[in-house]
Amino acid sequence: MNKRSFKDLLYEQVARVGSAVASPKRLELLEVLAQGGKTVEELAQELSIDIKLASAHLKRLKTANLVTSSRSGKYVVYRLSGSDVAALWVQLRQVAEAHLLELRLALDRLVSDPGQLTPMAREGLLERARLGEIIVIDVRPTPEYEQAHLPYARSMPLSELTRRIAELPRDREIVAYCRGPFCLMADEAIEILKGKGRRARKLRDGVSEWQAAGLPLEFAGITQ
Amino acid sequence: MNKRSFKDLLYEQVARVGSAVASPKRLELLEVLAQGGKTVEELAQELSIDIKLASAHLKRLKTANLVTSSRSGKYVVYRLSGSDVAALWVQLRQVAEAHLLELRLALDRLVSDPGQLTPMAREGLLERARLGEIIVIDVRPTPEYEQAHLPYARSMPLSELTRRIAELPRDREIVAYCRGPFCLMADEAIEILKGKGRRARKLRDGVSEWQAAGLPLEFAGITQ
DNA sequence: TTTATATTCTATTAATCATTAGAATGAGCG
DNA sequence: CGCTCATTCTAATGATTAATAGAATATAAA
Repeated sequence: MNKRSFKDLLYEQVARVGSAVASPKRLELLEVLAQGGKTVEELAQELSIDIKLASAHLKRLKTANLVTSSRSGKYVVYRLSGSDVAALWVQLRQVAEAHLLELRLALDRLVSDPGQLTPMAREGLLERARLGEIIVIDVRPTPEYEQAHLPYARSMPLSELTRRIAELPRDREIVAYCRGPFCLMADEAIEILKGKGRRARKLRDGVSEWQAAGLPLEFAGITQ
Repeated sequence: MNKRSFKDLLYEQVARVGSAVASPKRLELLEVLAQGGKTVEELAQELSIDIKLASAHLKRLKTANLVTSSRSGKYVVYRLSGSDVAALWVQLRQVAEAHLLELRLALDRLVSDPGQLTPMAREGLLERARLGEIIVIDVRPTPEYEQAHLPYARSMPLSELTRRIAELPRDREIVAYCRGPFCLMADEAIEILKGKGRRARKLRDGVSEWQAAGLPLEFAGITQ
């Protein structure tokens, strides 16, 4: 075979993965799926799109072998086909953040709150959480917490926060995280907590970022 | 602003980077540029495409801020705008290799030669090269070697190999590398070397893969 | 000035894509 | 069986894309 057409073949294959991550909706699907398996219905609802459209996007992701699907009763559950896919999403987002001015500006609007924890704070976080100096809460829905969460984090879904706020000690600073920098759940949680007079900060990381940084996660109560 | 439209904005920005890497030609451009700065003419020649088409693709990469350009006399030199862009290319290729059957099959045709060095061999390579047990040659064009190369590697461009083959000791095994797994220069070099009765193997890595693995490189003679 | 390099403009062709919608189909549950 | 979830088919719209080509233009070197 010709050397040129062989090369074309190779790059074309990689471009299939590139095409798969060239759509905003599919990227959002990947991020949500990085939190654990979800049904088509849940995904469509999360993205505020039609089920048929979600199905079409998922099909493209499946064609690129970035996700897998399996049937569970009436539902079809989609999952990332590997942790490297989550790592790809994180890397892609980091490059975009580093090189796209518009994205930085949009994110700055989020980070304008100086109470946010920067990625620098990662190292000390574990130790302070272990010592109980801070309370780390995971504000994602319970199934996502059960799939994987940060060490020493307790589950406190955003939807239950207002009701269960008394469970959180008044004298400790609270650090909230969710799915990652693009997820707004932790921001909402901070707002609620501060509204009740608590000291609260956001951790920018989600489990994907945490894992991509080589830090340990907990699965179903077991640190790994 | 609406929470949904704000999210759409964020993912859209990342998708701009995704779109930039959704084309085979642009991916090849990124890989070549990962070896160092190149002029538009060189790039067009390398990819066997029209200068105008190369210019158009480079413009898209520039819009996504993945490359930068600067004028040098009559020429315009393009460069990657950061090492994270090279890392993105490596990650993208790794995901594609892991998840796309066709790509694995195509690559297997290359690796069918059992004399190839697997990525596993990375660790021992440096030590063996340091001790002089093996001779590591960089078969890329000289400017790329000068930009950055593996420690203990000597420059031996493919175009000069046949003429300069006598410089290589007969009693030592030779390990050749080029731009990475998709680059065929090292394969050609192995063929030439074996044709002359030398023991020769290919290292799958290029400088991007080496760097992405956290291993040291040499720049203009200085190990870093 | 001429020449070489690189980009831009214009235009065309052909292809792919996202989105929405209606209707039909399958798969499993009760 | 009826019901729900998910996919498929069809179709239409509008947008974007890659590739190619001719002509014009800007930049800088000789």
